[in-house]
Amino acid sequence: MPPKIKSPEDREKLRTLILDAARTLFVELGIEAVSMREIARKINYSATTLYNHFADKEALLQAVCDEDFLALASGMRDIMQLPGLIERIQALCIGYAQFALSHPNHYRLMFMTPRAPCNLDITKIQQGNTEQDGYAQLKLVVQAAYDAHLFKADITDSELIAQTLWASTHGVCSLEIALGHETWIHWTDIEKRLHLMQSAILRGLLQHPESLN
Amino acid sequence: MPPKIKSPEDREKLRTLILDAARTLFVELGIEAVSMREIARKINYSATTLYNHFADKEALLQAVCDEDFLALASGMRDIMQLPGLIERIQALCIGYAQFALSHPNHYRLMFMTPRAPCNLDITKIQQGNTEQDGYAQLKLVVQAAYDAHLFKADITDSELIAQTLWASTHGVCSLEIALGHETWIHWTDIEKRLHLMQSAILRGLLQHPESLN
DNA sequence: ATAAAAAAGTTAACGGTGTTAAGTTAACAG
DNA sequence: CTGTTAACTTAACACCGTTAACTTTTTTAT
Repeated sequence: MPPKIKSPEDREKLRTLILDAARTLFVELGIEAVSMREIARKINYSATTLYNHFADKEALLQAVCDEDFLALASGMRDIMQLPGLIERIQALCIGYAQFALSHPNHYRLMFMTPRAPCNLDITKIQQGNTEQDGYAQLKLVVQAAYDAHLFKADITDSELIAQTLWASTHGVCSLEIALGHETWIHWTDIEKRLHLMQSAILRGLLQHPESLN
Repeated sequence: MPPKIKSPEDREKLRTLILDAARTLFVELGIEAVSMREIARKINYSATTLYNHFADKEALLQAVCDEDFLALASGMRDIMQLPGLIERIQALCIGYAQFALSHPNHYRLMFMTPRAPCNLDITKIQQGNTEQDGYAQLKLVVQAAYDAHLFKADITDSELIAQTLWASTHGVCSLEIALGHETWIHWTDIEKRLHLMQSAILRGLLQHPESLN
C-alpha cells in the first residue's frame, strides 16, 4: 500500500534517506557492498524507487561523495584564513590528508578511480569555484606564494607547483589506502610518512627552506 | 567433441592462451571489460574451462599482472647497474613512472586498488626478493645512499626515505591515471610534473642538492 | 582385452548485479 | 465522478562469477 502523494519536503526526506543509507553501506562495508538492492533493503523500499531520485548507481555515489567533499572544501576555507602563506599551504596538505585517511572510500571513488571523460555532468560541485573546490584554493595560495617569490627562482609555473604539492600528499595517502594493510611492506608510521613528504617537498620547492618551523 | 588428453606442453599452451586473451581485454578495454565469459568467448572455450587453469578471476588477473611486473623488476635490475647512487635512484623513479603510465590498468590493479589483507597467497612474485620486487631494489639503493650520508642529517630512517620516494612518484602517476583526462583541471605536462616532483623531492632529501645535474 | 579411473571439456544452474517496462494504488484536478 | 499523475511495486532482461553435474575421450590396471 505504497502510493501517497508527497510534498516537496517529503520527497527531499526520502532522497536524503536514500543518501544516508548509501553512505552508511559505502563507508562501513566499502564500495563493493553498495548495491542498489542492498540500499533499498536497508530502508524498506524496492530497488526501483531509488531510480526516482537518482539516475543510476554512479549518480547516487557521486551525490554521496559530493556532500562530504563540500565539508572538505569548507574545512579548507577555514584554513585559508591562517596568516602565513606557507603555514596555509602546510595546513591545507595536512587537512587534505586527514580527510583522505578518514574517508578512504570516498577518496578512492573520487581520486583513485578513472572515470568516464567527464563526470562533471554528474557532480554538482562547481569546479574552480573557490568556495567548493579544494584544488582551487590550493592554487590560490600557491599563486600568492609564487607572486611573493617564495619558491625557487628556476620554478616558473605556479600551476605546476600546485599540482606537485597535490601529487605529493596524494601519493602518501593513496598508497596508504591501497596498500597500507599489506604486510610484505614494512610500512613506517603514516604520520611520519606524511611529515617527511611535506617537509621534503617544501624544502625542495622553497627558496628559503630554512624558514620552515 | 571436446576432450583430448593433453601433454603438459599443450596444457601450458592453453594456459598462456587464456592469459593472453585476458591481457588483451584488460589492457585494451580496462578491467571492467574483463569477464570470465568474455575471455572464454575470445578463445572459443566455455567459461568454466578457465577454472581448470585459474582458481578464480582474481587469480587470473594477478597472473596477468605478475608477468608484466616481472618485466618491470627486470628493467629495474638493469638500472641498478648504473654507477652513481643518485643517478640510480633517479633512473629507478623514471623507469617506474614509464611503466605505470604505459600500463595504467596493470598499475591500477596493483597499486591503486585495496585488496584483501594478503594476496600474497595468490601472487607468485616473491616480495623482498631483489630479483623480483621493485620496491626491494629501491630500498637497497636508498640504504646505500643513506650509508654514504647522502641524505640530510636529520633524516634517520632509510625505509622512510624509500617510501617517501615511492609515494612521490606514485602520486604523480596515480593522479595522472585516475584524473589525467579530467578537463576541469588545467593539467600541466605530465613530463614536467614528473620532473619537478623528482627534482623537488631529491632537493628536499639530499644533503647536497646542488650536486644534482 | 576389458573395466575402472582420470582428464578435459561441456551445458545448466544458482544467486547475485544494474536497470527498465509494465502494472498498481492513492491523491489530486476538472 | 472521471482522468491524470505521482509514487511505488513486481517481473523481467541481460549480464556477472562460480559450482554441480554430465559427456566424451584417454590412460591405466587387472
